[in-house]
Formats: sequence, C-alpha cells, structure tokens
Amino acid sequence: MKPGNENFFERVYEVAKLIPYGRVTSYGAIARYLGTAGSARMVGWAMNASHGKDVPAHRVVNRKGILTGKHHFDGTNLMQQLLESEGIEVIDNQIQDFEKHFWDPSSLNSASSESE
DNA sequence: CTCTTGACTGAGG
DNA sequence: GCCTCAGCCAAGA
Repeated sequence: MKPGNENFFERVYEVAKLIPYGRVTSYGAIARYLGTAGSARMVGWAMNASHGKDVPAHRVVNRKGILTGKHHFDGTNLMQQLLESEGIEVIDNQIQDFEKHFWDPSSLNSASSESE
C-alpha cells in the first residue's frame, strides 16, 4: 500500500482519477463502489479534502447531475467550464444528457486489479 | 463529550 | 416532478 494513505479518502481519489475524459459520475456511485453505500456525504467530504490532489472533482456531481460542489472551486463557474471543456453541456449548473455522460466506477471492475 | 454542518440519497406524500 | 424527513459518517467548535 502507499504511505500516508487515508484509506477511504484515498479510495475516493483513486476512483475519481479513474473517471474517463468527458464522463461524470455521482457521489452515490462512488460510495457504493467503495462499499460505503448510503454514505455519499462522506464522498463529498473526501472531495472537499481532495484539493491539492490530481482529483478531477469537477467530474463528480450529485445524482441529478447538478454541480452541487461548484461553490468549492476556485471560481463560481470554473467547474462548469471544466466540464464544457470536456464536451459536456452544462446549463444552469446542471449537466445535460446526464445519463449519457454518466459513468459508473463498477464498469471497470472487470478490468481492474483489486489489492484485496 | 455533545451539537451542528455538510460537494448526498432514497422513500413517502 | 417537487417537497419533506430520515439515515448516513466524519470533522470542527
């Protein structure tokens, strides 16, 4: 394992990094993938601590596809711009065709190596 | 130690 | 589809 690992937090970072370009996922999806289903808030809390990491937090939104965490970014519209830069259409803080851009971490379960 | 807040979600009306 | 309530767990005051 890696030194200084925060376990749950690290897990969230790893999964977030695995989100492919032009895709988005929800806190619940990550939480469920980590086995902490029902504790989606913890994912959000972890993302709050993801600052300074290479974690594309802008690709993580709530289940409705709304940019609930945009306020935590440097700018108010930074998160939206980042998503639009990836080809994702965002209107009124909400991702259009969310289901089409939605990506589930469980999708890589068959091509990923589990340490445990 | 207790209380509040928080980047959430699902169920019920 | 929208609103409200409750569950979830962790960190800060």
